[in-house]
Formats: sequence, structure tokens, C-alpha cells
Amino acid sequence: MTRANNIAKEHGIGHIERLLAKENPDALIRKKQKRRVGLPDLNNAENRKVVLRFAPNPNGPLTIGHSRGVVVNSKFAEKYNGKLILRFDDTDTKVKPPLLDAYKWIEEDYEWITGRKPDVIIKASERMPIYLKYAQEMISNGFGYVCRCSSKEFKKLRDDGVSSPYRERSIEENLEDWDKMISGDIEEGDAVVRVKTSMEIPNPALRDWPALRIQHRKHPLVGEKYKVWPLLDFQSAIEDHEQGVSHIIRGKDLMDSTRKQKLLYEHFQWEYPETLYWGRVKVFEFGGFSTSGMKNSIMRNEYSGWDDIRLPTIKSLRRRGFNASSLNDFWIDLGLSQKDISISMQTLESFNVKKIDSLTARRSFIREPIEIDLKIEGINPIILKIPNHPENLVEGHREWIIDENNCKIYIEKQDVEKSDKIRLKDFASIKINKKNGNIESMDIIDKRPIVHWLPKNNSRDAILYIPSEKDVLIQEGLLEMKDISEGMICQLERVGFAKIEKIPNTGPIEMIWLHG
RNA sequence: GCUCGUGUGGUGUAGUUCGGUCCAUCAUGCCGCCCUUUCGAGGCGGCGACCCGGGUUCAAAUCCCGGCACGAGCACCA
Repeated sequence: MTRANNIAKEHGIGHIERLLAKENPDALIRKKQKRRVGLPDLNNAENRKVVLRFAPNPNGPLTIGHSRGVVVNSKFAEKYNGKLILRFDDTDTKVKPPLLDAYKWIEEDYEWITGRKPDVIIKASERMPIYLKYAQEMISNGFGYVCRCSSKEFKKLRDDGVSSPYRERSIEENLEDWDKMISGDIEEGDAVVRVKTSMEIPNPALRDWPALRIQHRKHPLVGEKYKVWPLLDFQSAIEDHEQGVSHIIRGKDLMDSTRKQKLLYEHFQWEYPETLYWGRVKVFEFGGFSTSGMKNSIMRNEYSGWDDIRLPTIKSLRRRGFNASSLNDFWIDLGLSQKDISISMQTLESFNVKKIDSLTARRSFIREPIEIDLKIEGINPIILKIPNHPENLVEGHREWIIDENNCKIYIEKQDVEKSDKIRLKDFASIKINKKNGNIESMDIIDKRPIVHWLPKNNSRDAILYIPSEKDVLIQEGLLEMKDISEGMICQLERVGFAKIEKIPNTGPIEMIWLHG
């Protein structure tokens, strides 16, 4: 290299290039650093079966935040032709008790996001015998022990780096207490099983960490069968090994979890999976939210349910008409970084617009309608064929008929106030005089504003529900009622995308706002 | 307090492993223009960043040291 630089000084860089071209053409390629697209490569993924897992707590349906885990894990599984396990980490009955319905909801949300079923579904609560077996093994081999300190007492010991008085008891004594825990003879909080690590580890979080605790509460799936339940770090570690998980992708708040679990794996002499982390995600529009917080708000009737259009749940996104593949694109674009990030729904919406613009029919929706009488002498009747999509990407068209009996139309108040000369989109340039409209030309004759409009005989009352931070805004108006159906997503011209949710026999059509 | 992690435009990202066409990628956002019978979509152009300070080097976003900022863990929650 030094030699090359000297040559460059004397003969110029061109000389080097010529030399290299002769001697080592490869050195000239790969100069420009390329932009990586999509997911990065996984470490240590060749020559082995890639097994990943997505492990939510079934205490509510999936949120936007969860969807990152679903997308990233499933895309990696796809990339490496591996498999993805959906695992319900439901071993807590006290702080975040499982919600029976949530198991089903999560499976539905998962399928909606990925478009397929998970390869394996595991419910931790149904795998209890395995966890208890390993716990017993741990105690029998002397690398786990029953500690009867209170959590407060242990916290003090841990912070001071002092061993628990129960740490050096005999295996027999430990097994005796273990049996009492199992049989329910020890009350909640009076004993815990710890993994023996070391009290001298610099990181206090890793010192003799708790693996199982006592819970005498009823579990919605397995009832009161078990008195001792594993904590996440233990349960997850055991299950990952049982399932042959090769790669774990988790939040960086779980970095200490990895370290704890590695110490456990050393005891068992297992090989720990490759681990990747991502940072915290905040969604601008939603700020801080938690599943349990949402649950409480719903119970207080602040929201209509988990699919309330103001909530950051997958159910809500589905209801509003988001496309699952834009959610996938969105997360893949964000990729994996350990940075804590703030994202905006705007970005997701932009992905979604690109995805659905070519799929959605155009319809007219007039807010604050003003009725105008069109003067149509001489050109009567008029049959307008307006395509469903300006580039005909959605087949078909709507037919609007205007004749002497049907010459009343609606225009938005705002547009009428803006100018008396306006262009009715797809139709004619008119001049408005009070409540009358005179057609000046069928052609575009000037730069007058182009507005959307609607013949009276094609219109029907409609309500557009728009989610706003805390409220649902209500926009009343008149909707074009040609070829619409419940569940249909359309672009309301000059307004934005919306989903038609309900077409009742009487009363206004109900629509939900998607995005602009 | 102890431990761990992260700093690239308003936001998110690529590049950092292995220093060199990087006066830094792409997207989103914002601004302007064009096109279009939508304020949508599309096209074009513009705005805007390597946390700070040293060091090594011909050369630093990239390596080293020291700051600073932000975040997380230290639960018998997940």
C-alpha cells in the first residue's frame, strides 16, 4: 500500500489503475459502497436450520409495536427457509394475567400480517411439566437452589454482593423445599428458585437470578394445577433450547436476559442461540401506550373496544383498511438497529398509499354540501361515464345521468365560497350565480379550480369517522352511492382514502377514515 | 449508585466488520415546478446529517482515547 501510494505520487492515480487493471482487476471493482436493501444477513445461518420465534404475552391483541417482531422474524424465516414459532409466554397470572381471547386474536393478527400460519404454536402454560423437570434437574445438580429470602431481603444482599443464607444448603434440603413449593405448602412470595451464578458478577442483575416463583392463582388455560411457575428468563431459555431456536431477535431491554440465560446454558452445557437486538419504538401519533393501559381504558369505556380506530392495535389498523404488505414493507425498511426510534404513522401511510392507490376506486364525497341547480338547456340529457380510476387501474366506471328532472348537484361549501367560476371534475366549467349554475364550456377553458361534485340523485347521507388523538371526529356529507359495498376501500376524491364500514337499510352510510 | 447499549439531515435508514471516487445512500417530510379533468398517483428540481474534542494516517462517518447526550436493565412482569 505504501509502495502504491508512492507510485501514485510520482505517476498519478491513473497509473495505479492501469497497473491494477493488468495485475488485479478485482481490486478495481467494489469501489462504490452499495446501499444494502432489505434485511441484513443473519450470523451463523448457513448449514443449519434457522428457527426463530415470536413470543408475545397473551394479555391483549397485537399492537403496531408487536408487528415489528412478527414481520422481522417471519421475513428472516422466509429468507433462510427456516421456521417460525409463535410462542405464548403466559406464565404470569398476577401482574399481566393472560386473556383467554387474546390467544385467538394474536393468531388472527399474526396470520393477517404474514399471510400464513406460524409453523409451530406453543403455549408455555401447556409446557409446564418440561420447565418443572428442568428446574428439578437444576436443583439436583446443585446449580439452582430454593431461596426463602423475601424479595426485599435479597435485593439488599444482591446489591451488597453477599450470598443468600440459603445458597449453600444441601441438595437434599433444597429438594425438600422444592417439593413444598410444588405441593403448595409454601405461600406466594415465601420462596423462589434461583440460578446459582455468582454474587461477584459486576452486573447486579445477573447475580443468582430468580428462575421460578410461587403463584397460587388460577390460570385461564390450566387452572390451579401448578403452584410454581417459571419466570420469563427461565421459561424462555428452556423453551428456546427445546425448540432448537437458532436465532433470537429481541428488544435491547432484554440484553441482560441474554446474559442471564447464557449463564444458565453454561450450567446445562447447551449452546446459546445467536442473538440480535432492536431498540425501543415510539409512534409519534400514539405516544406511550401499553397493553394493560389500553385494557383499562377500554374497561372504562373510553374506547369502544380493541379495534377502536384511535388505538394502535393491529385490529384497529385492519379495521381501518390498512394493507398488511405495507406494514411488512415499512418494518423491513426500518430494519434492525439498536437505536431507540420515533416513527410516524405518516411513513406507514405513505407506504400504504403506494400500495392501495392502484387498487381503489374513486368516489365522490361532498362535505358541507351546497345544492346547485344546473342549467342544462340544449344539452339534455347528459350521460357521464366516469372511470373508477383515472388510469383505469380499477376496471369499470360509474354512470351519472343529468337531465331536466335530475339537474340538482352538490358542491362542497368551501369550493363554492372559493370561486364562482369552477370546473366540475370530469364534466364542465360552470359559473355559479347564487343557487344556479350555468355551463360555460365542456372544455377546460382556463385555470379555474377543479372540484369534485355529485348529482343529487346519486347521493346518499354518509358519515366519515376520523380518528384523532383522543376523539373520533365526525364528518357528515353526501356519498356517491354507485357500486359500493361494505368493507370496500375507496378514495374519496380530493379528500382521501376511507373504508366503507356499514351500509344500513336506513340512515347514513358509515365510513372510516384511512389516510390522506 | 452499579451494569449495559446507542449516537449519520425534521423522521427513519445505507455505508462503520476490512479507513480511500462518501464534497455521504435511499425513503419519508417540507418547498417549488411539470403533467393529469382530484388537493391522489406519477415526473423533475430544491432543502437538510456523519454528537463534541483530541489522536493515528497521505487519507477518518469508518480506527484509538477522552468527553457529552440519550435510552435500557438492576421485578417473585413479559
